[in-house]
Amino acid sequence: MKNTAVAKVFQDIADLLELKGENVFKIRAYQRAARAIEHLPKEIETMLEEGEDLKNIPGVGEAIAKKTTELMTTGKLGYYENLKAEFPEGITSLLEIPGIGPKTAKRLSTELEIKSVDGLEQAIKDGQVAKMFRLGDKTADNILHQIQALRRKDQRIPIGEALPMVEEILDALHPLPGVRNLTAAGSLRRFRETLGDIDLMGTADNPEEVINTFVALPQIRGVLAQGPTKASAILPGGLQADLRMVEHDSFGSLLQYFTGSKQHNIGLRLRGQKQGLKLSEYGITDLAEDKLEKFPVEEDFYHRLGLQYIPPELREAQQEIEMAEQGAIPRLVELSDIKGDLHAHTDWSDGHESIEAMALAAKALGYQYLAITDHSGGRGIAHGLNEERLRRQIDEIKRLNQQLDGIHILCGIEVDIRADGSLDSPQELLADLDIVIAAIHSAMTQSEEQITKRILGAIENPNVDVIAHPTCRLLGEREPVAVDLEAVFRAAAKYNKALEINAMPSRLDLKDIHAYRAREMGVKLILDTDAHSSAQLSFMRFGVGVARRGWCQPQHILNTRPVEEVMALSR
DNA sequence: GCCGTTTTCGGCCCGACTGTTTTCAGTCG
Repeated sequence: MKNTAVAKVFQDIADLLELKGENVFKIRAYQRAARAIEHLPKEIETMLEEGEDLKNIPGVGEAIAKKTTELMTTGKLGYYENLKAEFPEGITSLLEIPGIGPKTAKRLSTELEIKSVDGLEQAIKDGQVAKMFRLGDKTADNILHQIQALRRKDQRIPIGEALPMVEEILDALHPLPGVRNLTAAGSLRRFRETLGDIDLMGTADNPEEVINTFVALPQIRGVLAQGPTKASAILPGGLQADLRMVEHDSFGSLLQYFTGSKQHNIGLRLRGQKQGLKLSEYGITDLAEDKLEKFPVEEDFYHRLGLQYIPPELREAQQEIEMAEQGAIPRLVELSDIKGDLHAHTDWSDGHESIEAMALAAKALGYQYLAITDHSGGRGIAHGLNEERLRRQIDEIKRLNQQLDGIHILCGIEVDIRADGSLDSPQELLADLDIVIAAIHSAMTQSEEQITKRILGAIENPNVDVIAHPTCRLLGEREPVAVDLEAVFRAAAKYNKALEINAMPSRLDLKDIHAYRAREMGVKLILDTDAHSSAQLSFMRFGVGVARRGWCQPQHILNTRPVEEVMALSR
């Protein structure tokens, strides 16, 4: 059983305990454990195999460790099954409606025998809900609106779609006179791969003017609420964006608060308590003196707590506070560290531009090198290069390298790992290239055993340097293939092969927790865009975001090194 | 149920809003 499934069980337990009216701290303990397990870089399966104590997971103690073990070994959890049996089926679905918490859900279920969202909708329309004690017309109406909004609402939006929209907005507001700070907060600032909504924050001499300009921007599809310092609007795609203009002298603590994550902030506040400090979005209160200290700058907020500054990407309650306490937050990789892109396509296969155009674009980004890695000849991939065409491409690249200054083009290929595990280009040909990237593009429904075997075979092949997009997922479109990543990481470390963090925003593959685990296991990583046009070379920043969330430093990323070192290491 | 610079018991983040009722419970971020 995978971590995501285990986390789901504990989250369900927390929901059911809420309905039951259990001790809130017990509920919180299950929620915390569920979150910790969901974001764990290492599979629990692996931990158990290695004899590691599950109690090492923060938030997991004696009882939850025991339950996890039962779940892993038997595939079932008696405690969970019993709990589920106590409630009518479907009652937890009511909790997904904003505005309905456990108390209301339980009352709806017992007093009106409502078992589903549809049932609730009917009950509201029949006027039954408004008649309940402590509820009323307004509450019933609100719930109905929330149900309808829930049905309309798209799923979480990939960061690749949201970030450009947000940047357009910020670019439009920045030039306004008197704007002093303006930035995204929330999960966008933490660089999560998908976003539920957008939080923007700023300070200005005339906040109302900024708000007015914001809601009047052409990309705003609708305005939900607007006041002198705050507005909520709808962006294309249904994404909600909140802009909050705040007092300048509290900007640091407010930005910190609204950046989250929630768990990170809870961790900080717990720590503050022990120091006799009360933390809130308005600043830090020394309880002994009952005096509020404000923070215009976020860094100072962390320093006041005796902590190193923690970059937003690390604020996910993954031991970052403990590390900051010890001054052990590493210098994370930055976009400016990247010296080249090692995965790009041209019009020789399914890309849209010439080798030269791509090379010049890479040079304009300040890169020293660009690897051209068009698809191999195999079936199913548009215009893959057979041996003869690849030889001609190599000649073309040699010619361009003589002609072009300031950018070195590497000859490469993205070779397909066929369903039977063989590579679809001859070995002698691969041996002549500067870089060989291998990837799966077909037979993605094979068993975990088969897929893993295919990838391990490629890793063991002496001509292969990199495995591209190892899980083949497409965000919101295609689930990752079934693959034993732990085995892949082990093999990559053993054979000194690199794994790709594919920066294309629809892929982000490896993802953050995979990058974390791979790095931990000593695997070399590469940040690649898989660009099919020169504009897509700028996707690199999404890969940098993933790498930072995986606590990667420059030395963990192969393409932060100059071309000579890349060539040496890839052999 | 978890956890420990207030350590094996007794705590557990903080503030705001809404709708209801008339002082606050429930919910959210």
